[in-house]
Amino acid sequence: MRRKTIDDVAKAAGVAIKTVSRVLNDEPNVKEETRARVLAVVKELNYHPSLSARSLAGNRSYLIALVYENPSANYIVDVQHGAMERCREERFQLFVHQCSGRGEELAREITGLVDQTRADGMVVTPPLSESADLIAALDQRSLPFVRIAPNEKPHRTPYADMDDENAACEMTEYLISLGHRQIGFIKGHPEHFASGQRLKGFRIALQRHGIPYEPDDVKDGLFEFESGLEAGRQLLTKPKPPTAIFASNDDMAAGVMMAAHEMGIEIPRQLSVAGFDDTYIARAVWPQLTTVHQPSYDLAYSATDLLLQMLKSQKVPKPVRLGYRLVCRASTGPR
Amino acid sequence: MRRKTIDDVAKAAGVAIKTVSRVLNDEPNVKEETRARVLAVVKELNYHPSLSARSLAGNRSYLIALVYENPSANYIVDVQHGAMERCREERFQLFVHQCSGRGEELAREITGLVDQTRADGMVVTPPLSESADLIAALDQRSLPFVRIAPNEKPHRTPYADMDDENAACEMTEYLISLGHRQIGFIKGHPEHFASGQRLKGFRIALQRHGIPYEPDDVKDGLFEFESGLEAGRQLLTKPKPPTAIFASNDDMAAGVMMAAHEMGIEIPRQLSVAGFDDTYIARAVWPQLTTVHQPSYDLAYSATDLLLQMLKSQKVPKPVRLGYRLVCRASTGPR
DNA sequence: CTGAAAGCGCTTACAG
DNA sequence: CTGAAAGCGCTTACAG
Repeated sequence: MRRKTIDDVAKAAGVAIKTVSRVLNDEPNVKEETRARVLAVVKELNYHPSLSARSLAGNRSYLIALVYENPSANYIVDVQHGAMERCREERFQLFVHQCSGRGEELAREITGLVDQTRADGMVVTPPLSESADLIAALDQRSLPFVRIAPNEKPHRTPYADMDDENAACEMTEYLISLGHRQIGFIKGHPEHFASGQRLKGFRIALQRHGIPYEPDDVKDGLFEFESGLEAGRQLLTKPKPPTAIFASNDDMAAGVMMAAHEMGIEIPRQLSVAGFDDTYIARAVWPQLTTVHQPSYDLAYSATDLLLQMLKSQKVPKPVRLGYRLVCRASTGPR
Repeated sequence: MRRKTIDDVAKAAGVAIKTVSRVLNDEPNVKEETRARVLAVVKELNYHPSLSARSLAGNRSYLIALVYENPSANYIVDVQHGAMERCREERFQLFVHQCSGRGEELAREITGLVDQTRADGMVVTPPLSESADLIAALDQRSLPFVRIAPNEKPHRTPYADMDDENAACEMTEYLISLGHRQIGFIKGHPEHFASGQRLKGFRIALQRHGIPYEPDDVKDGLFEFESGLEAGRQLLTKPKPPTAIFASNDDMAAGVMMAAHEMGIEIPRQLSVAGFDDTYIARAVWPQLTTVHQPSYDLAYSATDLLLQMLKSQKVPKPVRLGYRLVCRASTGPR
């Protein structure tokens, strides 16, 4: 069975193909009656326009690329689904790409991707959204793109983010409200912008409550389970260990919990542990983790929405900031 | 800067566009010298053929759809990357789609997807690969597709899978070799084919070693953390609880571990726990989980390879069975 | 408000 | 081994 074409629809509706095209693309200047007739025929024939033909004739691909680099599976799946959903609503296609290179090689990789797919736009996730090389390459191609949680805010492109600093501050204040006065902190990956923000929020909360900042209670981390385990061991073997530990993400918080289990330290009776992100693992550790809910799905949905707005109007929409919320579970308790 | 077209290449190489096309598509009947010259020009001009034009003229989309339904993020990300990698090698594009419907609605959803994207083929992951409605719909469209870990083997299409039964049998024998004689088992989702296979392997191992099958030590599960927690609580509060528990996947094994932690049961001293899949969580629980490594990436890579073979040769390649391996970590020990 | 013509950048079918 | 012509199914640019 041959696929229906725009000609079939035009013939059946008794109009020119240009009119069908107008209806399908929501263009003005079609009599309401004509529009209804065409739409009826489209439905009856189960007609779907050919993406290839539209792309070729219209000189655009109706394709959006989502690029990322090795973040956690739980995070990226949420992001994918948020972006997909928004694309689907607009009959755009989403194409996901995991980057492998770094620096200039990364720029080449992305450039090649754009050349081959002819994507109309790109959604860039952290930490790629902080790569100067990548941003420069996209700028040079003048490809419309949008960033999720970027570091440098001012730019010709919009972005979607959340307030990492305030979120970390609130979580710290929650721990303080439980009576904790010596709180350990595990930093995120040094190349991620959010890492600095979260540390800043932590420090602000301490300062606000007159608690001195103790550098020895702050350890480096890489956003990965192992680094949390290692940092947790360091903190918990100190002569005077903290009574609470706030890790910059859930994976590292899970590592801290393992370190505590190893040493027979009870959570939350002897130690409170808090994370950040509210990914799947937060509910799959014992006890379940107190954490900050990061709206990954919504961030991606909103970012994709901004991109589609740009593509449609040629204007640059305003950036979007989304809310977070503290999720208090069983890993934290009174001192 | 205008994009390079096949005409630019043809002109620069002093040949007809048809010759350029032959070279780019690896068609025969081109003098080696001509081929080299064309290739040089392609490189020099940084020419990339337009997917839209190829698709429109060739009546194919060079697009493969990967469909799945809500499996764990860690699993699906591995699968995505395996399929992507193989597609990239062949200059095909991968388009991922998360299904939401079930039964006939699912069939409609997929049919609509195929109509809109014009995908040349489809990679179907479990449990969708077991949906009779879906398979029937694809058959009706005569769309080439390939299944990962399907239940019904004989079909016009090939598949890639692993030996779940033997893997589960081996893991059970490992527990037996540690001295365990009363082993609890948590079943997977009843609608997943692999669930039955894993239970079967468990039973075979018991039988082989003369251990009676005790229905009361076998609990239902849904492949989710919560169901593992619940089943674990049931098993561990029995008057005579098992000394080892084998959960049909890692998420449920993590649930069992939480149940044990709740009750102050030490792992592996008082209880051994084993999982299945070797996803990220297996290394993020304490103690780290003994499990079966399922080659998700390779399964997807191989399945996609089979599909591409089909598309090229119009023949149906043989199914592929991949190996697994036991990963012995710290959650299991001698009785 | 509507339509006829040209053309997007390739592949197919055919000729030599 | 190579090429000239037609055509894939749409949109753009223009005319009325």
